[in-house]
Amino acid sequence: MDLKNVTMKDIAKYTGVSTATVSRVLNDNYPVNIETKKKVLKAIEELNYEPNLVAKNLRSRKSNLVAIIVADIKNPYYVSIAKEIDDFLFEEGYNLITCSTDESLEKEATIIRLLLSKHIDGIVIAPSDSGKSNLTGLIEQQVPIVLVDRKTNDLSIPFVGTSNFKEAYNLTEYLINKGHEKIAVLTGKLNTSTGKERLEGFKMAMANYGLVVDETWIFNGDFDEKQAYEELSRFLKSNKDLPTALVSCNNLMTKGTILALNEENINIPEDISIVSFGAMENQELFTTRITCIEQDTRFMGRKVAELLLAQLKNKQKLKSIIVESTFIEGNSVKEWN
Amino acid sequence: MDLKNVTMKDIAKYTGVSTATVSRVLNDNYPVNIETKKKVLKAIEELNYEPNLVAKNLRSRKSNLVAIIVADIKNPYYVSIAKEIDDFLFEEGYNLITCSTDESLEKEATIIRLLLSKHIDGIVIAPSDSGKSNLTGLIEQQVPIVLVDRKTNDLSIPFVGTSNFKEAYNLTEYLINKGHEKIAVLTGKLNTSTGKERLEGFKMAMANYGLVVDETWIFNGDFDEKQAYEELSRFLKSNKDLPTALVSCNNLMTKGTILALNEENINIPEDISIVSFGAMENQELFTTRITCIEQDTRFMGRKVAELLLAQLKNKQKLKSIIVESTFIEGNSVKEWN
DNA sequence: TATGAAATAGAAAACGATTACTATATACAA
DNA sequence: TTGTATATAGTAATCGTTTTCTATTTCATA
Repeated sequence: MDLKNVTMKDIAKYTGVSTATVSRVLNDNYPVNIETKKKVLKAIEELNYEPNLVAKNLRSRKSNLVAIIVADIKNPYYVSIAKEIDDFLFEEGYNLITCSTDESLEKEATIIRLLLSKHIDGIVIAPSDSGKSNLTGLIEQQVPIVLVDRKTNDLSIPFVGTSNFKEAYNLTEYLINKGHEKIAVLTGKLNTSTGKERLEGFKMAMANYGLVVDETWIFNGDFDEKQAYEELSRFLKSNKDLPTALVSCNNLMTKGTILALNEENINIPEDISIVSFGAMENQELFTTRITCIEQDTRFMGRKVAELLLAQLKNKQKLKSIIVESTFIEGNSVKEWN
Repeated sequence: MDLKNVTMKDIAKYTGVSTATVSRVLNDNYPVNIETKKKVLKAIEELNYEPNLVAKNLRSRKSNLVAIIVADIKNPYYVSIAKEIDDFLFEEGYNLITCSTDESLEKEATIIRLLLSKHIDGIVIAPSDSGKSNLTGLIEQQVPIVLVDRKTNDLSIPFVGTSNFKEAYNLTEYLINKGHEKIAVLTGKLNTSTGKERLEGFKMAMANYGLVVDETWIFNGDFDEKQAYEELSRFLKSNKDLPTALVSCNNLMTKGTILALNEENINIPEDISIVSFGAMENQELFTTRITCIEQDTRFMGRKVAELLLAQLKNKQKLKSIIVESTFIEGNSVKEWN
């Protein structure tokens, strides 16, 4: 039809009513004569009117925009969570913006500042650092927040995540029960709750079974595939005395680990056993299926959306949720005697 | 600081100038006395002013929002493209909204209508149907569009994609060169350009080598893992006469294929050879590494962003781009004599 | 010294919706 | 008949910017 956008003013002029009346017909929040209403609706149909949400948002001080901020939105783990949130919120008229921080606190701050300017209605975030928080601005502006995967020290913010300590403990215990004693760990970023808690779970399991943790077998992988690969490669090239098993603290690092081991012709599980916190994409088709903890990302996403919607609609904070994970046994662990 | 947002009016009052002047300082598009400028900037700093982008957008009729609409944003292929676009556009002050249509034309229409209401600045789309187009509204409103992966019949819209015909031809020829004659094909959605062209490439290769295409060996997988799995399972359960090779027309369907074959204890490549249009996540770690065409998604994403930015900034349509793919040889094809 | 251009800045009108006021007409109860 | 509640609808303010006018001052040039 028209190149120019049809506005309420056009509808008002066309039907001979005021824009107020048009607005009332549209929002159905005020009595309007049935005949008038019909006339207006007909005009809306005929002129093909579509509301300008930007104007609406300015007036109502909302944006119908929600953002999810994670380290790397390409990680299938976050992709799946984000998709679920998106599906859920789309029904409620929200759009989801996905943002990656690449684990940089500064980039996180920049993103949040931009989102605040856009009058973002809500934020889902896995913070880059559990301590130094970029969330104060959001909290001041009373923007609803839901923490996903990673917590901050501020416990008043609703959170959806995994029992990192427990699951890491279990993974380690599984290795111990298979007879392993010389166990290494590939840690995530230790300034995140997940990184810290998983390492603690590992250490606690070792301690409870009276096993010593060799400090040189604590590898720092920063939750990153490349970093994990390099850290491990360096170790393998300069050490002949290997641990018999390794706990990797996330899916990306597990990939890096496998690649590093493959390159050095070290076989899983013959030469070294591997367990992973977090599943890998298509892992059921791998030559070596890694024994792992798999998180129910779709359920997590749904819960995140619920916690966010509760705040968005009823200004009501629901309680945090710890989602149960599944233990998946592959063929990456050898019985050791 | 304040709970309420600081606006230009506050800055104006604080410094004793008009909002017009504040705006001019901020946008640096009009001469302002150096002292006044300093004063204003100081006030902005002190009061911690952040512009309200919603208001700005209303006035300027833009949103700094760009959307990518694909069938399924969980598909790593699209994830990777989207991430690249996002990175690129973020630098320019745009945010990316990701939308999945689940291959539904109606959902696509709904999404586009919503995005138009939000005054979306640009759209990247892999249309659900190459014929019946939901793009007319966007074109009328002169919203910049870039087609990615899939084309429409309207050739005036910039496009970034793969040479589907050629690559499908090559994949098929590869099988033929390995001695295969009884070759099946698992097609994508035939109302998309990619679905159609890949099938045509397959057929042309068969024809050029004088091979007959058995109609019952053309499986319709709709680009969907589950659909492909079911289609193939049904066939396998009721047929003992198998083709010696199969061409799968996308990564998701290849996964479905492998699962169906695994379930029936049909081995790749011993019992049947497989080639795939599109790579699978972590495929280098598979027991059977599928021989495939891998698309350079990062390069594609970058090109898409460039084509979009050219329209966004200079109102200039650049030429469509066909991105070269890589042939990756796995161990999923058996030599046949 | 006159004059036109450039520098400088405020008032007010947009952008397109919502909503607080205000006003009238109608219906119903007392 | 009067009073009051409700239905109905327009006017104008508002959300927070940008930008068009309009107006003054300053300055270089003829």
